Amino acid sequence: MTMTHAARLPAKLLAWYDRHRRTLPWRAMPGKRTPPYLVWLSEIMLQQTTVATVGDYFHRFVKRWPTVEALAAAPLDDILSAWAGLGYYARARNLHACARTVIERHGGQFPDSEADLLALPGIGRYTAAAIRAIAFDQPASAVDGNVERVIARLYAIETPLPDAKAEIHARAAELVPQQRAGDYAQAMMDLGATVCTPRSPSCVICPLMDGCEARRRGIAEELPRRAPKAEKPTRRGVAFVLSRKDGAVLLRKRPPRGLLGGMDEIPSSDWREGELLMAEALKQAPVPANWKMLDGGVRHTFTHFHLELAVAHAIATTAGLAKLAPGSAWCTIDQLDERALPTVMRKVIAHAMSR
DNA sequence: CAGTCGTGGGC
DNA sequence: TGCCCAAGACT
Repeated sequence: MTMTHAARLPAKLLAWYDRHRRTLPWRAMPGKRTPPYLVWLSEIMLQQTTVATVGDYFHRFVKRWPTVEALAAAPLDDILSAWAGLGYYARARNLHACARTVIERHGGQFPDSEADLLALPGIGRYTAAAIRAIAFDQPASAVDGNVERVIARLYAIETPLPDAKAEIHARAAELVPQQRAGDYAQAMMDLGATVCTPRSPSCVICPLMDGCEARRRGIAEELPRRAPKAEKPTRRGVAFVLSRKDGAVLLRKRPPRGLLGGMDEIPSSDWREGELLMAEALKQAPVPANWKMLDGGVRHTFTHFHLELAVAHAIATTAGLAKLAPGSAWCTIDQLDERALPTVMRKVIAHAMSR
């Protein structure tokens, strides 16, 4: 790409944005800024998550917790249950911790410096830059997956990710304009989300087509290249659905960190690679009962492994009731919606209910 | 620093 | 159907 194109690129992109700007729940009217609290909340939710998925969660959170003060005052359990289904639950834990830190350390006002933002839990390089640009209109370079793709194509960077990150970030930073930095950041992401898409990019309608080296070479759709990913192993286990006569099921709380940390779950055996050893798994039932295996099972894929859960079911007896472990509790059917149940556990419950 | 950490939609 | 990947952060 020539210097001439690079110099004109921000103006072209902003002109395109003014014509094609999308209305999003967290996006202010043209010329207005979204309050830092809403920028932060939306950016945390949008980490590795699509706009369509985030929408309803964002509305529910803002309605229930309109300010960072309100969010900071909420119990973590309430935030986890409201986050249930959105995934990456460390985000919800960090959201809670960050809100409390903003109250305690910054008097309830979000900081606008890179160092102060990076010191907050859940805010990394991208999110700090996005908050500075969108909430404070500072010329910070916010590079997410969309922007990586746009830049890799503009400059035809053929080095596979993640090795190309340094070069991409350097190129991206050079382009950030001093004026309308917030609009520019959102325009770059919008362009990546709607025009410069991973597959079948719409180069013919792209406002940056004249300056795009990948398009000139005919390799836009091949970029960015990525290093091959490791194969996902499969883990297997048995989930134990214990029902009471009124239909309530037994739930327990997972450990506070790690996979599905702090969330509720249907008790289960260990999830181990290799064949399911049924005799071993059944020893890990939460209570002694007349466990019966249900037909079929539940399959679920996490970021780095597949999970296959067989499902055992039993009706609780008075004897069993006396032996509940601490951290376990009954949950009636109508209360399930309010619990911090991750999707995989909702699948298990649905499977048991359908049998 | 490579591994960990969810889920849903698109193709 | 299985694989891709999405407005990444943390350890």
